[in-house]
Amino acid sequence: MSSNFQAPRGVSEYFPPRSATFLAARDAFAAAATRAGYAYLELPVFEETRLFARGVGESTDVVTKEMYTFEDRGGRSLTLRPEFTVGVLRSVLQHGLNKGELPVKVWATGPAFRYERAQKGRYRQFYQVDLEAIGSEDPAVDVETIALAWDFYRDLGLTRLSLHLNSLGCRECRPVYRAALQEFLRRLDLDEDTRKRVEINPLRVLDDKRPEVRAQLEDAPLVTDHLCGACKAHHDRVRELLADLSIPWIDDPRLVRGLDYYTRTTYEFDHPLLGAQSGIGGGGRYDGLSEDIGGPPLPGIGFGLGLDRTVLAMEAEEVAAVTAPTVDVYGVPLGEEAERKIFGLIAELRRSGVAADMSYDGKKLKGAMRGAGRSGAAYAVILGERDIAAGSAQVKDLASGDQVAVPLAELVTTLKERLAER
RNA sequence: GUGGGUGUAGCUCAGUUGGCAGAGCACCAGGUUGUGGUCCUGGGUGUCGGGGGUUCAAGUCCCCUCACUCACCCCA
Repeated sequence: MSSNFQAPRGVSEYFPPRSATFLAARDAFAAAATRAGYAYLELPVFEETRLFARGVGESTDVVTKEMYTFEDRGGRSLTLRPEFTVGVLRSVLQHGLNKGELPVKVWATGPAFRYERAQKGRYRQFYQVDLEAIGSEDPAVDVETIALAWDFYRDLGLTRLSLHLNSLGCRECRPVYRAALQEFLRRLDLDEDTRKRVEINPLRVLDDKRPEVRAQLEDAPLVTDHLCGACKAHHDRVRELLADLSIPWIDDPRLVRGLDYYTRTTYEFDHPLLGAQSGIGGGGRYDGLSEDIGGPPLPGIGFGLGLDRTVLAMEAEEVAAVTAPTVDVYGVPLGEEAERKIFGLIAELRRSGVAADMSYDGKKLKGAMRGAGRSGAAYAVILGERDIAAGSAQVKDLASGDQVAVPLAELVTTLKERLAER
């Protein structure tokens, strides 16, 4: 037992070698977003509690029982973000980014927090990348976001994803559907919690996984049969454009998402090897959200992708490139004077762009050489008293075992030349 | 919040009807006073999750507790 302290319950954390996979995924996303013209946003991890209550929706589980809410010393009620979209929109509105060219295209990343019981792929502190296009109603923008996520996953080597697609309608047609669905659901044999949900948020009942509930839902009315003309046209266009990009999808009229703000296009990426938490990422359109939080009418679409689940999927598909940091040159000093010289040499190599490391703590040659082998270096630079006296160092090719003496003054250039030739 | 499973070395895990805490990998040291990755030799690095109980004796049996984990719920 190294310490009596443990991480708080239910959090995910990454340390070597898995942390390399996490970083690779996040870096890949940054590149993909940047390539598509999305700018980076660094946001606070907490916001006013009311923002999430209004934005995410008072009736959602996220708001009613999963938020990390606390009071600061000034008596303000603050909440650790349970998701990104609402905070992104708040920031865009606050700083007037929507006053310029539309859509505003931004992305963000970091931890989010929900107080839930942890299980595979679900943690109290979890990590997302988030991307939003705010200020456009064009279905092409919907598809741009989907394609970006899809290509991101594919670039990581994931091949077993499925894309589920639905439309939840708009302010015009959703209430009509909602009423029809409610009427249907009220006639079913359901437990008390679910009956309550029928009244508060009937769409979510469609998502129930319990077989006894599922069986009763077979003849439930579907959103897609109740879309108004505009929503239907939008939805059809999204599907046409997806087909143009050769992105396969599954029409899933039962796909509803847990956050109240979604309108029209909603989608989810599922991975079959993740266990119960198979949703690896999801998003959709939120054309009324800006007004919900007191802003101007401003449509938007975006997604959040779970980095924890992305890492799990990469591991499950065995595409997690777990690479320990490796260097090109490793310094092996023998004695104090040599350590000082090698220390300077390694710093100089790094400054000139060569990845380099060295042995510390006065290790004996054998131990230091072991370090050289583990470091993955192509060359070891060995310096002892005899070498210092001769004004040179031993440069050993660790793959072939060949070793030559190189004058100290020529070390950096010689090493750079040799590395360039490889 | 509700169920099930599991807690023994850094990791993966053995440990019989209760009888001196183990293996593999990893790590460290030596074989080699200045040469790694192979090989040989040696080293256990431990609050058996914690507390209480039964017993001559508890990793093992009983009670409580904590943690982890999977699932429900919910979602990333």
